[in-house]
Amino acid sequence: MKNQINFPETFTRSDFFSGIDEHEVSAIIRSGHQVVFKSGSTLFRQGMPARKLYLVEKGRLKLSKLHRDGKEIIVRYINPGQITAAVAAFSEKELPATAQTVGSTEVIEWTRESILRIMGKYPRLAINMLHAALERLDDIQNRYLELTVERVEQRVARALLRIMKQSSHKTEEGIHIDFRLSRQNLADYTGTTLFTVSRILSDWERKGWISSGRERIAVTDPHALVTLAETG
Amino acid sequence: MKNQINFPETFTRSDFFSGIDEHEVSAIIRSGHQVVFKSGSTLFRQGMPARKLYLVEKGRLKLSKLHRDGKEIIVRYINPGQITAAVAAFSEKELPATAQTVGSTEVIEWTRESILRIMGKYPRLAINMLHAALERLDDIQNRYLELTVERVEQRVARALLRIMKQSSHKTEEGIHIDFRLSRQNLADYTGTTLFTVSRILSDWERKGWISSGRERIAVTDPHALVTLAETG
DNA sequence: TCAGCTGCTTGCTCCGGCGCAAAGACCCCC
DNA sequence: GGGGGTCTTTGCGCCGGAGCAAGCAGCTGA
Repeated sequence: MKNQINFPETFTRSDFFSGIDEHEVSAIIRSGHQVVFKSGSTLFRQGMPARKLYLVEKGRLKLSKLHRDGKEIIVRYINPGQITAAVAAFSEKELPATAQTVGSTEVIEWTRESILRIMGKYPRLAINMLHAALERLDDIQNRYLELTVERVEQRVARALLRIMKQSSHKTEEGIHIDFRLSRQNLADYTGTTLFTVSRILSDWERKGWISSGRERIAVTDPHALVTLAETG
Repeated sequence: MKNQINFPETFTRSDFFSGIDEHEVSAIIRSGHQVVFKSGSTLFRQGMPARKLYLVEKGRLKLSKLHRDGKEIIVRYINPGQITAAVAAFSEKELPATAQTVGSTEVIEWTRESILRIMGKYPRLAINMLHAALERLDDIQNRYLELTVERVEQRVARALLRIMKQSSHKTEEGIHIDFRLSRQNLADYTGTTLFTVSRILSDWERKGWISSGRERIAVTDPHALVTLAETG
């Protein structure tokens, strides 16, 4: 049975290269192509055929979807260590979203041919991609649930905490979001409007929970936000 | 390089067993366990540890998520040929949703050990599961977009068309949904309330677009619904 | 350094759709 | 075949949050 492979008992880590030897990882990376994009670049656009798989090394991607009437939503942010456009592994697929860099960003890209070759050599990669896809499915399903049953303020609190967990650093001012995040961005991410987000943040600032400025947010009282997110 | 496998150039079909020889498929099926559930049975519950992977053969599953405040949403329906609880392949995971049968339903279930064994033998299965996960990701992301930018009536039209495409048959009355589908179900699926769905369906019935009764809907003018879904 | 662009704030108005209540329809089972 | 439970309809009132307008603030680049 020449196609047989022994997988370990379980898979627990979620990283793209989980379960693959370090020197093999570097071989895989060398089979891709490293590219640096400046802030605001578009890596791919919704509706275009998917040709490449991307792994973010530094920086961040904003994955957004456009509705026919022009309204935009943010599907998620792709942080270092995460992949996107996995659908490129399958032919004749359109990209479901648009990816733009937020801040200067380094990625590694692989063509479909490379992906198929390395997946053939390391079947574990398909497992890792499956794991990542299931995690995102869980994430968006939870947000879908929140969108239907929770109030806007609660969703904004959750969103800010989520982003804070993934991309922030402590300063004397509080926990600072690592990238430029406008009121409009938060609105697009939580399914509301710029005006409503602005009113909510102003209110929180008055209460001393956050400190913010133009495209900049620092959380000074995360506990207050957690309480709001949990109890409504 | 004993672990090397040659994958074909591309993967186009989405079925769980796509790309696997027929007699090997029957071996895989024999390694699982066939179970018949009567209508309304609960296969698994949100929050429980994931232990088994399910493939629906006949009937249908309703995947739902419960919010802490008691409100429920329908994530999706799982139709024949589709799998669910793929997360069972990974240890220490909680199930993100609850699955209940809608009508008498036959499934095949595999334990984690079986899944790992057959995925080791047929790496193509991981690819197929990845494909399925990416399709669902696309589906829920589209619905997430719709939920934020579209009106309720438009979303109900889309939902009804979606369900119609997957599970309906023609009768002299129109295109009949194959299973019991209440106003409440449609509300849970579209992120609105029983009352609003009832008002919308009454309106459509007056216009002659549908014909409906208790837990029963038949579409008599699909084109009208498509127009509504497309143009808002 | 200042102009201009882009993002942010806030008052006001309006409305889609939620929630309740009460009655009606339908189905199933005893 | 009738009673009870469940699903559905519809009137009414209310309100969260969308949308608009007008002005303000802060960054950036020439």
